[in-house]
Amino acid sequence: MGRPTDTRDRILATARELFLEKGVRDTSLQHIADRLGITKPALYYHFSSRDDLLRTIVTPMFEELEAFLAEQAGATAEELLGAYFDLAWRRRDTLVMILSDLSVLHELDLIARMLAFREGLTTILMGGAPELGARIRATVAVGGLSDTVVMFPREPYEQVRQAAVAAAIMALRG
Amino acid sequence: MGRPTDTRDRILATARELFLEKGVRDTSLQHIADRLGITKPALYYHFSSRDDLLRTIVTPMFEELEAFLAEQAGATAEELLGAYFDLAWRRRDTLVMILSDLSVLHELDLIARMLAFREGLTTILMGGAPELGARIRATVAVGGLSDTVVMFPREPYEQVRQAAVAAAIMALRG
DNA sequence: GTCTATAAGTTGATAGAC
DNA sequence: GTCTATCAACTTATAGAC
Repeated sequence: MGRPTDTRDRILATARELFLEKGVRDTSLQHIADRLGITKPALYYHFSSRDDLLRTIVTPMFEELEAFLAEQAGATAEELLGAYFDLAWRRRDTLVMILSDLSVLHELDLIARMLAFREGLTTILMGGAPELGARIRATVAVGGLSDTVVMFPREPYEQVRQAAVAAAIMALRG
Repeated sequence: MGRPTDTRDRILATARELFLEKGVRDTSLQHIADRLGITKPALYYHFSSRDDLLRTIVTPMFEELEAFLAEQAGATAEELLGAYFDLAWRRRDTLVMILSDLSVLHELDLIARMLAFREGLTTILMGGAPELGARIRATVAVGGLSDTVVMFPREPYEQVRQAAVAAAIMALRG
């Protein structure tokens, strides 16, 4: 891993910036180096590969999602959806990065982890192993919630949260 | 444009296949040619560029979406969401292709067209120019509906449709 | 219509000097 | 820690023979 250098942090910040602006796949190490005013090999001193850099940026959200699942075992649907909205809102930059190009997940072998989270959330939301109808309603609720975070990132947090969580809860009831 | 050749159709079928299997960005003309047992230059006889090929596959869905919007001007929310689900379900291969890699839209300059459709649908759904809360509820409904089509493409149409549309309608009411 | 051969560019990554 | 120089692999695309 290695201690956080100054340069290392600047690389991470610039990478996040470009991944968000132009998309992960359309951002090469060359672009990142150019914007930083350094050269490509300098990047390799701080990160062992492009994968390593990307993983460093993306994985914290997954760790947070999994910790979140572990905590909320006994919560109501309303508390659960509210807490999920808050996490998604806080990590919305990463969420946009991923939802704008889901093949990033495949590139980093993170698909199973994402599906496991979704399934875990659904299971807690509906209780036990739900039948198809319940899983579909949960998909509308969770998928819809995520979409609002991506579509209204500049609108006031309170307003988005109130309307989005209310809609998700209604969808869940079907 | 040109009349549909036999080879041209086989190229389109194989391209659709690979775009869906491996993703649009991870499918090169080489891959398509290899699976078809022809060479890359042969592709260029039938399509003027990779863009042309991709566009030929993707744009029919947009034309259908826009025709759909024009027809449903006076429909109820329930009819509208049901008809949208049917269209998305019928075109789910294209929808998966696009939602798996939204940068495809950017590549083909189709983002504005997609947003215009979403806005048009929202406007009809809510009537007039809706305030933020209503737009958020419509986003949960339409985004959630789209997600179910992507997540449950092999489940029975009737069951998915019934549960998904019901959930979307509830979300819309908020 | 389809081929061989090739151009011209980009990418991630490494060797080795300073 | 950062540089110059370079590599091998891949991409879209074209010229020209058959």
